[in-house]
Amino acid sequence: MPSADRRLQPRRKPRQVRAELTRERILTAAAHVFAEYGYAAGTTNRVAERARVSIGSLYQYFPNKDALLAELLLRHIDRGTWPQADRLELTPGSLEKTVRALVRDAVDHHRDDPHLLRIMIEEATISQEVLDAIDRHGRVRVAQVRDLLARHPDVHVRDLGTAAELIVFTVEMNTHKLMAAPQTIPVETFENELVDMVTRYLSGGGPQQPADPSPPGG
Amino acid sequence: MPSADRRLQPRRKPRQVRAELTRERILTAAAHVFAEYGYAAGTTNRVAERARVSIGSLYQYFPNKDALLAELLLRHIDRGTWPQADRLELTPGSLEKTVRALVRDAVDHHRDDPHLLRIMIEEATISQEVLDAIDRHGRVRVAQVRDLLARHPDVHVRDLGTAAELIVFTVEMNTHKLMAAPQTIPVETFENELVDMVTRYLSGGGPQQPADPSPPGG
DNA sequence: CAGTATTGTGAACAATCGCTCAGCTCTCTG
DNA sequence: CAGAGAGCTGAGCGATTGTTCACAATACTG
Repeated sequence: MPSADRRLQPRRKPRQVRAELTRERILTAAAHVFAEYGYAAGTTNRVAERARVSIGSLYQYFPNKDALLAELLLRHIDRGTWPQADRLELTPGSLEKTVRALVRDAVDHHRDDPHLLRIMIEEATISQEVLDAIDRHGRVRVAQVRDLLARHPDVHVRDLGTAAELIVFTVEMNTHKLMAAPQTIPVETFENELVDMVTRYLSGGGPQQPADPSPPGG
Repeated sequence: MPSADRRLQPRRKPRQVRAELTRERILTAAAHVFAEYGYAAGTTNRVAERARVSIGSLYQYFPNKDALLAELLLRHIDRGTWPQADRLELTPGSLEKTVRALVRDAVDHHRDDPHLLRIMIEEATISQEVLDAIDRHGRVRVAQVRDLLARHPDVHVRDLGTAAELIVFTVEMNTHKLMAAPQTIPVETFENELVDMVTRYLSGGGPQQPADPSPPGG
């Protein structure tokens, strides 16, 4: 990257441990405040107050409000990206286990930020730099899943790319719903059904129908 | 409901057609402004400006900003709820058509409000009255789909309730994504894949597996 | 057409926002 | 312990927000 956005650079870099600690406290507070109030109502004063730091200190390490959000999102993204992709078994009959691992991974990824990521993306004016990072992250994730599907013997779908995009989004959204609001239905039941849906979808095309009597186009 | 929220009642009711028209213009403008700017940045002045009405007029018919959002959401909800549920054919082999009708219905329901509903629910502080209506709407929709699945001969799932909740949410979210952002993948392709996933899920349990060698509970 | 109720106007207010800056406290160095 | 620089404070600035209110414009009534 040739040049980072100037408006995301801090006034001064921390040189003592004390400062580094303050910076971290501010960031943690921002995560909580944004998650609780949303971005617009999550004011910088509230963030400073929660961090038990004066508003001036906040603006020593973050040039503006958007910079707080930018760093939070970038951290969240960098932490993800599915490190255990290689350790999954890709033997016949293991598809359900593989899918379940995908779902569990999504759960882990969502646990620390109940609303954050989603709210922020919808609400705030995010710098192009961060938007690109998010987009890149999504693409990488879809590509990973696509490769996984391609290597798995039980997967039979028309188009791997579309299938990967569909299930990544579906798993992510359902997981988000699962984590955000306590449901009437038990979590395990819902997870089982989600796993079933994806598994049946991916393996369902196996014995291909020889002819389609009436194509759905209309 | 014994008593509506006082803070959602207008100052005065319109008695001339002129006033009714103004009220409608304000509401339409609010829908567009909120959808474009989000709730926080969609200021009342912007709404009044777009409606070609002074800010004072706005506050004659809506006691505050939240009342605008409340009425928009309630209208959106009352308009929905799937009127064509009875006209679907429930003969063997028609499951894909039924699912596709579900998806198409979701598309229609989302067409007029590109972001509105989703953004609003996440962002704003919504009165309990409106939250209840939204909740009620979701429950009705899930119940309708559950009944539909129950009556369809090709549907074989463990739990109809969970399945209905899962597919309603999944279809709704994927449709929203489909409408909101122009994809790299063609819309038809994505729709076909979504229909396939749900169809295979619902019919996949048909020839029940006699025994499950390793239950997934962990 | 005069009189009255209804509707529409927009400058201005109080509250709150993101953010600054002059000056304080703390830590490091010798 | 004294000087210097790094870290921290918080009252307050300008801008913007949701909202009000005194008044003008318009529509109904007799």
